[in-house]
Amino acid sequence: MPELPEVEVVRRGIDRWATGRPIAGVEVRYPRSIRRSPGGVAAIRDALVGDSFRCASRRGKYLWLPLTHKADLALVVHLGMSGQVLMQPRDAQDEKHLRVRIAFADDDREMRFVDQRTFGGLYLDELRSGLPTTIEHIARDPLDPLFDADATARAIRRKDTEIKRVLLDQSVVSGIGNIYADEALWRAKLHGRRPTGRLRQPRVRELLSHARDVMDAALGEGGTSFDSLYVNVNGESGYFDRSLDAYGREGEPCHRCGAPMRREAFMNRSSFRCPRCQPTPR
DNA sequence: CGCGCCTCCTGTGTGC
DNA sequence: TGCACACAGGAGGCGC
Repeated sequence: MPELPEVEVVRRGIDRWATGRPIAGVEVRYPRSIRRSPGGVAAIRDALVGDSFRCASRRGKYLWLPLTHKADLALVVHLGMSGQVLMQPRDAQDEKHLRVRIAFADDDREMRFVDQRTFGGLYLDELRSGLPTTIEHIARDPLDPLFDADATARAIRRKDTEIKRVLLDQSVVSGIGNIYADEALWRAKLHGRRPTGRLRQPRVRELLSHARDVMDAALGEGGTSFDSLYVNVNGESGYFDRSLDAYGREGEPCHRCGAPMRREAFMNRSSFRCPRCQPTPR
């Protein structure tokens, strides 16, 4: 489940291997994967073929690849639940869930978008002040140099809801998904259902620091290599088993106090917490 | 207006 | 053995 660290690894891979190369062709194997792209595959082809990706940018879980010559256009990439971007030799066998293929004129490895559950996709978008118009509502993420922790903490406290909901609200702070939300809450010793308005500003700042730290640590471990299978949908990536303190640890001892970790339904998904370190709010 | 639930999607695991 | 169903969850959309 790609959250910020996984997406950043993909960004670096694209930046390293796919930018500056003349694009020769686009093949869409599964139209649903470009459903958000105005004009469909024809418009993508018109824009991309003959141009090149200038760089790979990211905000939260969104990637975008601005074009070199059409400077106001970018290809936006969202991995959704199960998306992968792979650089593969042209003659490598198609992946089972290969959705889109982008070939380069220099003929050295093509870029493939592979996505089992098809929540992700690729689409063309216009840039406004360097940002795709469709992600203007996405807030800066905690690893962004311009991330304003004070302002974000204030925005969080203004919300009339529970703390985990806000951590997952990409318009308040981006890049955090279910896994890193649980990890940050565990580090901060906070229950996800704590009402935001009842948390003091320094507590919220602390929580945001933990979110940044845990994502930074995951990024440091880097997942596996970019050119083979990066994150498989079964969660078998490099760092998963090693460094998680909360997510997926139902029944296992809390790494801090030893109490058996609990799993609870929350927002139609699972939340994991320590019943002793993160007690239920009254 | 803002909060929160529903839905989309498919492979895997589990229980009967 | 095979079927049915729960589960994984990012995020847009919509109802209240």
